[in-house]
Amino acid sequence: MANGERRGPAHVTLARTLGVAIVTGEFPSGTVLPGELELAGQFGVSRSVIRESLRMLSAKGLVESRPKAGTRVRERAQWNLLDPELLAWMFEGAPSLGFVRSLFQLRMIVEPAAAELAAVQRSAAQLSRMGHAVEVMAQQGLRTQDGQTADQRFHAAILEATGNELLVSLSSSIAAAVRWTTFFKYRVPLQYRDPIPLHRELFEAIANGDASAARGTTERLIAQAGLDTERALVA
Amino acid sequence: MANGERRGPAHVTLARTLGVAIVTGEFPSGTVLPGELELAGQFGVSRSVIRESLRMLSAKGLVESRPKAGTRVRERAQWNLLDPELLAWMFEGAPSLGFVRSLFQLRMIVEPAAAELAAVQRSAAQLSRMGHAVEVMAQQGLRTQDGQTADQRFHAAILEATGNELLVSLSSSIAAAVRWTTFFKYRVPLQYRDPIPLHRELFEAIANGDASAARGTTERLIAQAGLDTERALVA
DNA sequence: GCAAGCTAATTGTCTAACAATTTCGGGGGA
DNA sequence: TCCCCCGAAATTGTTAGACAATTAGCTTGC
Repeated sequence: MANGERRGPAHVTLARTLGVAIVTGEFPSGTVLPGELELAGQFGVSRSVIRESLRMLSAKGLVESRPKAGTRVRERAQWNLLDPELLAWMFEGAPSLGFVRSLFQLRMIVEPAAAELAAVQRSAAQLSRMGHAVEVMAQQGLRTQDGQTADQRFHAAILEATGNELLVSLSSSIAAAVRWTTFFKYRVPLQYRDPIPLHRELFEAIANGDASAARGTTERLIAQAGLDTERALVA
Repeated sequence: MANGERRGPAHVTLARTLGVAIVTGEFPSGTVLPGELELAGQFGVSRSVIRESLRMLSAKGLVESRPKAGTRVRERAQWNLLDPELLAWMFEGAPSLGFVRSLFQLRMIVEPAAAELAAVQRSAAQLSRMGHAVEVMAQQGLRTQDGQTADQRFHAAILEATGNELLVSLSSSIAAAVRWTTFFKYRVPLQYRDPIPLHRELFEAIANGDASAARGTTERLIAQAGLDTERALVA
């Protein structure tokens, strides 16, 4: 690319550039993108790079190409919104409040159910990993890098403990998005309730095999995160 | 391609071919695929087509390419299992019983909650679409093409009524997979309980705005479909 | 035994040309 | 006036070959 921005193969960075442009509404649904040759000129790359980028976007449901008709942006309802990369692209622009609410609503549906399953199915090894993650979180706090990765490992362990690979896939997508919401949240200097106690409580519920307590605690956890995030967004 | 199989652009059919080969375990995780040049020779296409196909697979998290190292199949946990195409590819081979169970478990988590939301939020227009779909289903039965598309429209309307675009995306992925399970189901000549009455019941619950009835009916609906599908799979 | 550097293999990128497809416009007919 | 059919041009689809960039794995030296 003429404008050497980020590392990695050109088709990856270009796919991100075009993808972000699409999800942020720069190219609304139904729009026909510039032709491959024109895009190649605009970005200073060859047509091959453009085409490989467009293939990636079409694999995510963002666009569809037809001879003579060009490459058209598909309806938003057809996008694979749960694709982790796509989710990340959504958060490159400022995500709408409605989108963030959808995200937390989805979490509120999936994660309590997952916690319930995990409480029943978890292995000893998974339990020990959860316990370790909670320890690190408690020591480091959630504003540190280590603390946040521990948080992610904690939730990943819970999902893995469900033994449901679709649930794992779904939540790893969600986790990608949640990373961004927490990022936004801690940009805003507000006082939030400390989520560590609830994490401890959730861990103990799972350790005890108490499914309904695991569900309830997870619900409170997400509700709190949702409130905090919303406060940060409107601020 | 030398072996002209299906219509459409070569990179699409090739992506499917390679994708199916990967998800069915022909190339296990960690395996390095043949080089691009070799693949091009094997399939009788140019390197560009191979590359565009591989880009599509990498966009779905199936593979990752690095110079000199080749293109490697990623860990299954990193695949975007909720990608509709990927889901369809999983069902081209015989899906494992565990996978089908994961699918119904996920449905059991998501769809009752969605029905609950729909019962509260649905608009009049959405309600009328649901009603019409149920009518068609009742008249055509679920073994006909029209009846099955009506079934899909019914469930799509419910999801849309939740007003949550992430839920819509998730369930359209699930719907892609469910299409395959019903396809399998009706290949096997067994007697199944008629699902039409439950659909009617669900419609009425949503029409009445009765969230908890909508949840309960959806749960029974999915439980029944799960039992039927499992019976068909082991047969 | 280990580390640094070299080499070769592989993906990444570019160019240029032609093929296949299909939208769009125009012309002819009812 | 409307509709159907047909042609042509524009766009993506595909191919070929070449070179660049990267880096895994070996080789050499310490």
